[in-house]
Amino acid sequence: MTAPKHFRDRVEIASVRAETESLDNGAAAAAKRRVAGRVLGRRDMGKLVFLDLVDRSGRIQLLCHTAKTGEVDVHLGDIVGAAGSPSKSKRGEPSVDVDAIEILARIRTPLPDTFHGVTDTEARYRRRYLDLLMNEESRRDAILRARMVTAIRGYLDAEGFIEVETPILQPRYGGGFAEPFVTRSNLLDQDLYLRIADELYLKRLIVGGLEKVYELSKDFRNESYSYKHSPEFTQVEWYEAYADYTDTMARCETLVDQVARATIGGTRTTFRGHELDLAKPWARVKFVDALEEHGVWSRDEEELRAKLAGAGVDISKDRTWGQLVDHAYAHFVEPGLIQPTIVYDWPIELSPFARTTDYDASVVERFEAVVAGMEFANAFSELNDSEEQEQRFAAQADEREAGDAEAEPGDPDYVEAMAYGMAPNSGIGIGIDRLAMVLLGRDAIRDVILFPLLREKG
RNA sequence: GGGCCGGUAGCUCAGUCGGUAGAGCAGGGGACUUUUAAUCCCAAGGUCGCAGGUUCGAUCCCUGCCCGGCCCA
Repeated sequence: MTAPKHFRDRVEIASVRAETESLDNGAAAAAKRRVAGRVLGRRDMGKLVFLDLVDRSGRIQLLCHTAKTGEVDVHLGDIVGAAGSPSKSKRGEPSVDVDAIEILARIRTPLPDTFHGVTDTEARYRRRYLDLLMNEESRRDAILRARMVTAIRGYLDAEGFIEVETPILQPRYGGGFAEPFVTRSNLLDQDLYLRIADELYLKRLIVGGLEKVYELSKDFRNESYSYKHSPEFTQVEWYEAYADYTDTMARCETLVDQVARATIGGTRTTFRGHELDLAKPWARVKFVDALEEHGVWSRDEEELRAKLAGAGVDISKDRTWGQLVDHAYAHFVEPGLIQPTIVYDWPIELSPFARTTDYDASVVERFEAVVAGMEFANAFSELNDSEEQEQRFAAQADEREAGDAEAEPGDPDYVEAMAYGMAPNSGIGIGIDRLAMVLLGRDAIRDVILFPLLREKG
């Protein structure tokens, strides 16, 4: 006998469960319902067999009287379909009083311990399917992440943004400070890079007149894992013509506020031991003021070096003023920003794509959004003057020369595009994985990535 | 990259002052008409991460390596 190829007209278990609510203990409704899912519990009384059936929506008990159903040849982990009436057991457990049950897919490898599930971290990452099928919390997280992404799309679509797709394989990489993955095209006989950001292509679309664009993208950075870093991660980036970074601040707050409500029903969450409230508006602090507060701000490289060394920071690997100030920010400021905070107006050295402020040519209109000491968004008033962009790339080349391997490599083709005229615009990148971590209260980025990259098991 | 912790049955874990290992659940066989981590009986299940070393003897002690976690850089 071959296994069935379909089981039609099924309803979700949660809806059948709801139907049982008004029933008395031991009673069954007249209605007939079809449910399907995986058997994760079996209590065999001989002529009466209790099964626990689980689908994406929930769990319900199946009452199988063998007089009606025949022998219940069902093992833990089998995928079955059952037809019967919503009912309550004598003890009041929501159930389906089964008329007929059929095996839709047989389990061949025994299920893990149905009480403890799979708890070994490595096993959960390597065999996520087991984690998902055993652990309701893992299923919930996967579903909520999807709901979060849907809410992000919904917001941007409703605001008139166009979702676009730009290259993952790029002849040049750029738009962030990171080491790329390098690959090779046989056709072109040249090296290609997996994108580290979408920025430069999306802004070409601003030149092209698409005005408001966004992309939900997998980006790749050839670096090690941490609780907030994954070599393969997801961002949403958007760019909006005729807007500056203050407009983008407001959008970022609004989007996160709305997305949180759509995903977890509110703006409060617990993440890494912190009680957080993502409701807008968020705190704002100027980059320079924040560093000054900790006594680690100076425009002079040697003075800054001395201040950091005096504060006990290991600055032996910092070759440039830019690296020093970045280190100072990461060490003294970022970890202390717990509630959502917008850190704005950054040094020009750290921001080759942002326009300068009106009050200081060495400071640019850039902000990062931080929560629980973790950056989750980065935005600018985008530089739209091709000649200035060329100079910024040159300055980055100097940084690179001075020993900063992650400095922007430059992109003449992008400069050429900008020379055709780019509307003033502002853009942002928001870390989807990090936002998911915060909303779901998961402490590690690997807990919100279904199949995190791991070393091959030896 | 550094420090600490871990890897024993399919899963969750125990254990061996160094003498070739146990439990619960799952899987196999059987009993049971209201259970819900059901219960009861029977049988079975292992390269103790890998490789060396010490030893009469190593899963246990030592060294190296592999894989993972946490913290730090």
